[in-house]
Amino acid sequence: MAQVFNHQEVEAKWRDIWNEHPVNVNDGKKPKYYCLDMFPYPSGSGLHVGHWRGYVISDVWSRYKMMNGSHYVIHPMGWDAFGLPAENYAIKMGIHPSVSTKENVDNIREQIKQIGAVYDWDMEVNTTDPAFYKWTQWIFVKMFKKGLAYQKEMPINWCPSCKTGLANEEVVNGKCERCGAEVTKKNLNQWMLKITAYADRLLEDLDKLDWPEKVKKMQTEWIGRSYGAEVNFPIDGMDETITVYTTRPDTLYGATFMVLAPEHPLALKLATDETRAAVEAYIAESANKSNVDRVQNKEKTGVFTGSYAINPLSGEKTPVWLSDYVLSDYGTGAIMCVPAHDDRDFAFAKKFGLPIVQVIAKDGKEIPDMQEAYTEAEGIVINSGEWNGLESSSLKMEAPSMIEKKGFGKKTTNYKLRDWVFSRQRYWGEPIPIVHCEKCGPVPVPEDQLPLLLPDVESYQPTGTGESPLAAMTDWVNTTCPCCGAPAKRETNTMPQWAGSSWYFLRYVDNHNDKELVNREIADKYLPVDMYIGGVEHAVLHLLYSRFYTKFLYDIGVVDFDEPFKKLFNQGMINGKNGIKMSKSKGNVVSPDDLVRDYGCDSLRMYELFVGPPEQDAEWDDRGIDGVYRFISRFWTMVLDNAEKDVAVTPELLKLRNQMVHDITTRLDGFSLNTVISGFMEYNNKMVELTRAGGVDKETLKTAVKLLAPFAPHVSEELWQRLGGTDSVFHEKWPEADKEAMKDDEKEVAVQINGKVKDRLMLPVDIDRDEAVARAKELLGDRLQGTVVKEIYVPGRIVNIVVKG
RNA sequence: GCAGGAAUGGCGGAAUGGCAGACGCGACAGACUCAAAAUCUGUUAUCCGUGAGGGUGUGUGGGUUCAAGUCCCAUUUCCUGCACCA
Repeated sequence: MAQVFNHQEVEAKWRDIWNEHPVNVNDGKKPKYYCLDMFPYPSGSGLHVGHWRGYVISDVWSRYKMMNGSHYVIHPMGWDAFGLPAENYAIKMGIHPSVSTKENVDNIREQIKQIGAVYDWDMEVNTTDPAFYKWTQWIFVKMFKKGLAYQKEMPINWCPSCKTGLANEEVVNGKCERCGAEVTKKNLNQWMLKITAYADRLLEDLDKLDWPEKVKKMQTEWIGRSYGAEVNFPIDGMDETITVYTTRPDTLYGATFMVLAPEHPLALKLATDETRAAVEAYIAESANKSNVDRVQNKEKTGVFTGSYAINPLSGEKTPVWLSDYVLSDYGTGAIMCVPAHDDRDFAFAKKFGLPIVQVIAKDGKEIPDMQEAYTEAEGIVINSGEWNGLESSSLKMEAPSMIEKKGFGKKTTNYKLRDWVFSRQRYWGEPIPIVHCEKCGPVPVPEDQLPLLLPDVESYQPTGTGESPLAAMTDWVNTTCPCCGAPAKRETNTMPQWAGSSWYFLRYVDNHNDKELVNREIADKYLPVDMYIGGVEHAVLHLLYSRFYTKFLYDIGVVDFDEPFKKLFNQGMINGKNGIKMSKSKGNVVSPDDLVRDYGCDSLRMYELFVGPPEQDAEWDDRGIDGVYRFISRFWTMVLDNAEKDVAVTPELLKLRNQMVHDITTRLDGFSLNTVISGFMEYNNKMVELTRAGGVDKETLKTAVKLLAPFAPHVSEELWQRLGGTDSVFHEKWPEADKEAMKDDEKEVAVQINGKVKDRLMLPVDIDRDEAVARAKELLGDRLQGTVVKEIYVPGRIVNIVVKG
């Protein structure tokens, strides 16, 4: 009599054995496979079932890779532990963020261990560890020395609730990505990283990545490269020129007015005595508008400067206006307006009664009374002097060089991507390793003096003034210049949370090295990441920053590759009832702890996958876990019942075994993990049936256990052992399907008349077409009426007789 | 506004153009039990019919095809991303 399945016993036993004898060992000969999770932020609320899902997916994949191809799998875990939540919690509770962070890390590490994953805890990293952030600072110093880190005083995105500056990427719909507060502008002297210097490479190298198209597209749009021309418009009666950027130089003759951003340096200068008051008022009004007002209120506003610019091609005088629909930090902050062929210019022209001149014919014609802009670059050029008659789409391509030749402009490329605002006015982050000296300017802390430790402060309370809490630490701030020795002050801003996460994946493989970020030989051997698994919410933030860092480290010779993550998989989110995101405040967080206790880790692992396609969001429902628990129990009983019987293999069993291997492997390779689980259930149902009929042979049982191992590792190890295995099941080779043995001799074929199923028929798979049709007709008999016009036979599937009358 | 994606039983979901609803949850019935739980067996898209059987069905309307959840056109709703980038 087989033993009753007891998940607690089995799982406890194998946890101990694996601790003693890890299954994923590096013998130095096996090929490596680096399977990485996006490392978690150790928050105080711990893990919920949604976090589990990603970790289960990556563990299943890691274990599969161990068996299939016998890889040594690099599967590490670490902590992205600097940042605001820890700091805010510390302020609230009056404890140091390093204390609460350590507690949270210890707590979540235990929770992660419940997953039963093959994480190599010797590789663990923590971004707040000085031995780690030494290298985060070192990268900054290297960037500074290459001119990629620079200071700039400019109006930046400011979150009034987090009391810190934000990068463009951290502003979502005009709101703070983290807390949702409306972002305002603040003039601050900031450290910037010149990510724009890498714009072309970041864009073009997307081609070599095996990433979801969606993410590549988001990055492409975020970088936002466009081709066009800069054109110079002299100001009538003034020794000034307005340079505009346009992607549509083919419409240059249609430019009937100009618009400058209110922040444009010439804005006030162009005002005349009559317009000065209105211009000043408009500039002041725009300065006070929040991002959200500017973006969401699309009703055009503007003011005429009183000056005119001269169209360099037509010689026409065009009025110059100010309007906040022109962005000061894109292109030149000034545009030529072609209302006939641009929606926004059209709206502006209509509102302020400015002329509209059509320069591209639509369907070969001029539109008599334009009601909306014609924005396609398709058509013959009209009203454009010597350009008349040209095809506008080809003129669009040629115009930039024509303009360049004529000497009033040049060909240009523009990007939506902006440099990265890198300083934060908060405490819990890496100090920026710079010393400000009156004589030498900003001087990096010498590399051999890194890490520059984050000092303890009395208050981490954000000041809100644009100064970091570190500024109050005069002992720490006052230092000497590493260059000339004169008294100097330390930079008091810290780095954003993204700094450590931009390169942590390089450190796992050599995490104790205090001489180098990563040893080059080790890096060459184990990097880059082969598979990266995490949520899609980092599509542009973390994933763009990491690519930038990696390219920089490649350029300075630290690593030999310029893309960090070869393949990316975004798992869907798990939500609470009615698709509501799980959160502590909503009270709908489902903790894995109780489920692990009641059903076992293996059941929860399988259920996490069974809830739906891994890339799709899913609504959590506890009840479904019963289904996988029942499956595991039944599988357990089935295997042990048969194990005692010593059943001889039959062609039928051989077929089942090979079909199972083929089905499971195909689905697993296609990352269709939910149907892998249903596949196991189906094959188990068949084997349970066969157990009653005569039994299942040992080799088939062993094969099933091997296939199940990545999904339910504890149960599989136990069953493997009971089937006579002496070593871990994970040291077995992944089974291969014998294509011949899995073939059916006969298949059930549907017999249709005019596409409607009338009956079914067992037919040999190699039957002749005519014979199959004849057998079908014979079966149909009287039911077949009228004239047969067509006979279709799809082997193994269908016979369709098409009749008429 | 623009760009992507999605829409299938009571629920989660499955279907290389070839028998829609695999697998699971739930529900119902039965077995076991003093009883319940657990377990096991069976039924479970829907309408008509006692039955055999027949009709209808993958958001909506059209089309291609012997055959459409799947391809094409139009349309609605929902989700995601971007949002004055000239």
